[in-house]
Amino acid sequence: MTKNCNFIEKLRQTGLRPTKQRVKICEVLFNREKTFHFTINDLVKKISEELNEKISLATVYNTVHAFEKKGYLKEISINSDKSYFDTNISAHHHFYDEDTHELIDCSENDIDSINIKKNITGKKINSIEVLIRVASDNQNQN
Amino acid sequence: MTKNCNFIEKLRQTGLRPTKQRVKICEVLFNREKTFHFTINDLVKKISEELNEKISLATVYNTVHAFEKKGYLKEISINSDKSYFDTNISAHHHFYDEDTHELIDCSENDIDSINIKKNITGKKINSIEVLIRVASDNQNQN
DNA sequence: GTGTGTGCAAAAGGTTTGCAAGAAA
DNA sequence: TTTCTTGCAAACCTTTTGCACACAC
Repeated sequence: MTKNCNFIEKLRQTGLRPTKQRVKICEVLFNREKTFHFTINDLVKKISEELNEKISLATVYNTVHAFEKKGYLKEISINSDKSYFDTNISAHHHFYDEDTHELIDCSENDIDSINIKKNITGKKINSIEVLIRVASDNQNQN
Repeated sequence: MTKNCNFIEKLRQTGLRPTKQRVKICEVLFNREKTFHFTINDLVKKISEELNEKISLATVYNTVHAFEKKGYLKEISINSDKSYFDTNISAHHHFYDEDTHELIDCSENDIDSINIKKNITGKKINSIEVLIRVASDNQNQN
């Protein structure tokens, strides 16, 4: 478990003032064993459940965006009405469970390397994101 | 050029009443050489530009969703505040130009086949979507 | 003290919904 | 006539913004 003073250090190193709210959001996001995939709303709920506190919505948005800009978080490309974020910032992909709307990490090693034969003149590739949609195997849906 | 009577037939065959609005939306969407990537807003604009008419927003939403359900359109997974749709319903991928916010088709043949070594128990893969983010390559203008 | 961050409420987009009027079958 | 579709406005949700107050340095 990472201690809060580490979060304070981390924030300071990247030029973010270690305010009470930012440290608390760090706790919720990064004091976990597993990758955390979340929407802003999920995060607000976690904050209230795990810390029994309330941080204003605007601050949560601000903080998540600041963390994303500093590279603590990555946004995930799913077509959804809301934005999803990921505490796993390494290059990796996702399974999206269409039944439960859950995301599951898929490491780059689980996919044969992707070779793109087409290129767009004057443009360089920034990232390649793979989304694997899965659903229950024993059910007929139309 | 597909004739409108073909659209009427197509709609009827899939159980959608060929109303004036639906046929007009078919014209705008499917009377094109190239794949059309659009947001609802783009479509409303096209309707007013190309047909010089106005179809109510609610109807455009209804129609696009009905067409998607019937398989005339596919929704594209991009993390964005709006939904993107595609008239190309074949299995294919996309380049997303981060400078212009434009989508470019990437045929399955342009990518070596994707082999996923991990699987989720009890789930089958419905689709694999690849999004290649590109941006300007030039580093002049400093 | 200065500059940054927070919280609230209001505003801003995109999308959905309820319902009366209209069109298709 | 019955059923489905349209159009409008209001509602809804997520996200952003403006501004006064509070906090970090």
